[in-house]
Amino acid sequence: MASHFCISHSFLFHNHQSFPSSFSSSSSFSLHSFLFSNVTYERFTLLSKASFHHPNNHAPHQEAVSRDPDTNSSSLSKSRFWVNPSRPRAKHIRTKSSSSRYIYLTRLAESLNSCTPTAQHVSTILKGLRDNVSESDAVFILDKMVNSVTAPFVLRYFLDKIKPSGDTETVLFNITLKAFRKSRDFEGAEKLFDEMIQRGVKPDNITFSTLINSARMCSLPNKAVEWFEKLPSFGCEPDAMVYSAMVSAYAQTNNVNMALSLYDRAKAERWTLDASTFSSLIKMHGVLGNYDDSLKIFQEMKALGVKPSVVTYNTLLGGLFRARRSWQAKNIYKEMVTDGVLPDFITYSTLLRIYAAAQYSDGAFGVYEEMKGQGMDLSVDLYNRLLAMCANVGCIDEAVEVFEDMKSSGTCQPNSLSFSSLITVYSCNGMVSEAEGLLNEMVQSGFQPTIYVLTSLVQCYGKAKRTDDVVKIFKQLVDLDIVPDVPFCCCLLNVMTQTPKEELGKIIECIEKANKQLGSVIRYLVEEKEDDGNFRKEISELLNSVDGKVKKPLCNCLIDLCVRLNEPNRARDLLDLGLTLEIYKNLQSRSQNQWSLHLKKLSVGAAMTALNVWINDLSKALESGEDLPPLLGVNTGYGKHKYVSDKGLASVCESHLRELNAPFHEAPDKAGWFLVTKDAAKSWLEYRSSTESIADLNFQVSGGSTLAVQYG
DNA sequence: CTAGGGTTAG
Repeated sequence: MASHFCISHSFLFHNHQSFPSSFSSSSSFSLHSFLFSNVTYERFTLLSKASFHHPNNHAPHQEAVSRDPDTNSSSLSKSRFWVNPSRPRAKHIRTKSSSSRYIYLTRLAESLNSCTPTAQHVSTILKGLRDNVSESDAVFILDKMVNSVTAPFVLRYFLDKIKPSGDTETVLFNITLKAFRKSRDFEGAEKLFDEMIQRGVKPDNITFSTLINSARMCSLPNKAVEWFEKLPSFGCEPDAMVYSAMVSAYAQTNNVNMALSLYDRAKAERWTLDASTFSSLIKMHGVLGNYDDSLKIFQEMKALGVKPSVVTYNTLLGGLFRARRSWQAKNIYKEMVTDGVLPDFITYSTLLRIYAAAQYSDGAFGVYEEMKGQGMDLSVDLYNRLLAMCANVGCIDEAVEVFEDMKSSGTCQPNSLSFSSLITVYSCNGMVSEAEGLLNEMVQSGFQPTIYVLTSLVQCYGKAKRTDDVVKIFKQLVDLDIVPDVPFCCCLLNVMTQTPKEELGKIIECIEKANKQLGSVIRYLVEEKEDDGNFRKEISELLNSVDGKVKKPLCNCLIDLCVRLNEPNRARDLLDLGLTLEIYKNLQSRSQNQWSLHLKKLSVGAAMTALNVWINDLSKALESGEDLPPLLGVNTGYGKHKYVSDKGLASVCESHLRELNAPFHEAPDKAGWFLVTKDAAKSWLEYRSSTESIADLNFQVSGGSTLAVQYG
């Protein structure tokens, strides 16, 4: 079959799409310059103009191609020399007549793609070819078809005109199937297959791989499997190409066993799988949450000498995002750059999502600048992720800059979430007038305040000790028919820790309206009622009634309030209750070498309460003759959650330890850890119990655990 | 090279 084709035009039979990407992007060879240099290009331009300016512009295509400009020239198949266009000699061999024939056939295909899909219209256009129709002309035109409605008419015309051999019939049907793939018409492709069988034309592996890939591209991977299973019944034995398509199809359906068994077979038979097949496998493991398996495939791929593509790297990064393994992203990106693979929009946006989610602000802003530098437009979602990160880590100036960039981007405008995030930034920093100003702008832009915005404003006014404005916001919430949620209530509780005693009543009234159960608990606390045993029960019921995600923030707020009301024993009871209900887990741990206290994700009040409990437990251990391990440590985390308190948990903990004269020191190599050796701890604990000094919970509870609730 | 290859983030 191949010998029939004019090899000098083998490249012409392909559009750009069907070229391997490495080829079309490489500077050593350009199809475009090959086709459209000098004479060819001028001719093409003239033809385009002629058709464009034709007075009967209702059917310019038909007019432009109605006559074969090269009737006497040989058909494409007749010139029989092999030309490698990447070699300089190629350009001498191109002839004027073959170029114009190419252009003529191209324009014929174009008009076929846009004509009325009837046998009559199709044959009218194809009559321009006269009787001068070769198999290769048919192949060329069919290959250019993108319209799956017209393509079968074109096919039937050629079958009728050429009366080809059985093998050639298969070829022509296969090429026509590609038009269905291009227009994502899988049902049509199946119908064409039926027609093929009815005419007694034998399908081959190319038929099946085209069908399988069509099914995949139409998001019908199950259809791909179905056709793969049908293949033997048509007397075909699948080859490397079919297996390759099927590895991807099985991967797409998350059928790990089948995908991997075909993959193993490919390796055993030494079939070359390309980067995209590997990418499918990498993605399969990634979406199933098995990033390590993704990485294994990636390593195998490199070991087999297959060069990872941008898609491969993007897929890996996607897996990292899903698995929340932000710390590995930088290395993958580095490897990509070292490998000479150019990052694209998806690379950057995935990196940005990873970094923003991990609150790695330097990384996120770095990617942001890189994208801007490359002239890439960020989506609303990406801007919002940046803004949300700013709110979490406390970047004020950067947040304002991102917001302004967004407004002047010309491609997207801030939405409700964008406003909400920046209002949060202002509120957390007590920037009342800025927050109010932005709220106005938000409303003027047509967005209603959301519960998130109102929560932030409560926070903002609470910080500014403007109790009446807090109440005003609560009224607004009620007027907007928004149901107060637990984070909102937590925010009110948090405001209470900053409100002068004489004004507490105003906030409590809001809480009672927002959540009756919580209101009664708060009354209990504030009015310093004696615990008649119902208190613990009531709080248990409250904590059990709320959603799992907000149990800890609520418990944190309640403990903070106890501390603020100078009720350390109640704070302890609540911490104990939190442990019983498994709201707090593994606060203390003991290994042979080290005993530790883990304070991450606790509010300041809860953390200091837990610290005091731990110190007491250490004293008890000593008193009962237990031996201490070589090292004792407190882990506060190096939290970037700036708003958990003004100073951050680490520094509050540090100053509290200093007040207790506890000889802990910040670990130089482990951020967020305060350590003490056995001997130092021992002498301090012994001295402490001898003086019976009971540490005051004399520390400040301020800032907002609310934000940890909203975004934590 | 021959009529067969796409894939990637929320």
